[in-house]
Amino acid sequence: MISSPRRGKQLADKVYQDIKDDIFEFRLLPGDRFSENEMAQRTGASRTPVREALFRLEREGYVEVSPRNGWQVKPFDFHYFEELYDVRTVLECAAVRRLCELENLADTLQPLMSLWGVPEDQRLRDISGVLNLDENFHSELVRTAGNGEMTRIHQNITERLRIIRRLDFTKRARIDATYDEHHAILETILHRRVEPAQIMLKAHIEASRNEVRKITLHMLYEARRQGSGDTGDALPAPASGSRAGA
Amino acid sequence: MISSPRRGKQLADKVYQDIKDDIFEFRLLPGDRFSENEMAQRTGASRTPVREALFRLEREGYVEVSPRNGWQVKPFDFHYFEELYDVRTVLECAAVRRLCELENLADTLQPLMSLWGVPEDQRLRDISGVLNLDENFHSELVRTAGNGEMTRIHQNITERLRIIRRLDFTKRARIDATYDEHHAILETILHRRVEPAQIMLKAHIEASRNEVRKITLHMLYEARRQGSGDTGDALPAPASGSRAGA
DNA sequence: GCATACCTACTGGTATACAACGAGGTATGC
DNA sequence: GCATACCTCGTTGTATACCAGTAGGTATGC
Repeated sequence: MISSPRRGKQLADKVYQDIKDDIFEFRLLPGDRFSENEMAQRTGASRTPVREALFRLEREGYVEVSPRNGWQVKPFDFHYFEELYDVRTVLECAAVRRLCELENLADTLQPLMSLWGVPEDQRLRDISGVLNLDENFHSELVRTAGNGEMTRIHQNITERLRIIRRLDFTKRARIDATYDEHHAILETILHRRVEPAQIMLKAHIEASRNEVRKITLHMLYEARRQGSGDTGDALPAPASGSRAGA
Repeated sequence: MISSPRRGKQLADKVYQDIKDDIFEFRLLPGDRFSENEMAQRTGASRTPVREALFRLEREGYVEVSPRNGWQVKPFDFHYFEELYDVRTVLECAAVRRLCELENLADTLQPLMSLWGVPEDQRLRDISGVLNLDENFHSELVRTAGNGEMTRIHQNITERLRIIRRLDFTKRARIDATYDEHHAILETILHRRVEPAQIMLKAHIEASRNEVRKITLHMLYEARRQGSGDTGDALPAPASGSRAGA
């Protein structure tokens, strides 16, 4: 939308995006530690914009700082992801309710319907493409409900969950299921059947959550092994029995 | 909990709180413009921690920056507040549902019950005190439900709504109503009657929202008149019919 | 060999200096 | 009188210099 009006903060924004990408692409692994100077060199900027970027990332839950002891990428906290999934479910169910109460429901839902109602042979088979599409489905569901603030919060949660969802979606089994379930949910909303739609949505999210539950640990160790591997305290040691907490 | 471990960012934190207080206490009015240097002088710090504080406030929705043109306190946007109220309702209703499904419900709710179940003659009459208490009721309701992330989001929304709720609560009529309604809601939750409790909670929030709807504009102009009054573009002109958007 | 105390190197926190850009006033041409 | 071009000043954006505190290695005493 807005393109030219805001030119400021070019560097800080770029650094922010760079670091975020590094995290999402597992060039920076959960638990990795780094200093501001290090990151400044890495990005070619000075400490000032780097710090600004890091503070933003900190507030968004991706990194954390120990006052005089450096920064680190936040280690995976599965309990935390579970909570995020719960909040996501709550928000999307609320969106479904609001959608079912809309006047011009059919028109509003038309774009989504045409996307997910395609016949089987026209479905997208690309895995990461479907991941994007799936994210888009849920985001649009909420956005269409019309509450801007709710949309913003949901978007934020989606982003935070993206990093683990990237570890999933290797098996295409869920691709067809995703199409089917999305389509069914939309149909049910179209018939203004609030509770059935909510139940289906919950089950759909639950399925995705379960996939993630199964796969994350294994994939993460994989990603670690392929990474630089110079950090020793990134995660609770892999089954070495030296977990500190319970 | 943690007290000594994190000593850093003392200044930035202080400045953040100072500015936030200024906004909440209407020493800085919605629409007021200021520069970083100005704020640095005002707080006695240098620009660096001031900027950090301002960025935090920006992300939280209290101020906004025009790239090379200074900062301003975000003007009131009542549509935005409406949206926040909606999200708040969604979250609290979800919390009620989760509470009703808790095992040791009676124990969990005990603290809240003893607070709001007091006989009439022991009720707090102090107006701003009740505002705090009311906020606390809703926060605790969500917190008790057990989802940390949901609690954090709700807390953030509560804070953002606080600034307009401060303009309300001048009439004590709602004080008794608040006590009565809170107590009734808790009782209903205790009996695990999900939907009735949610309906009551919605109505309760709606009442508060309606109070705020009636009173804000008048009170805000009042606050403005008492303030410095050196800004001309703080608000949509009072009924001059020059609203830009629809 | 071990514990302890010191010391160094590096960390983030803060202040300041410099650069680039924009808004708004002012002068100028008509 | 009015429009336009320019120029100045103030703004944020960025880089750098300085400060304070901590962790961890090292040397020393036992």
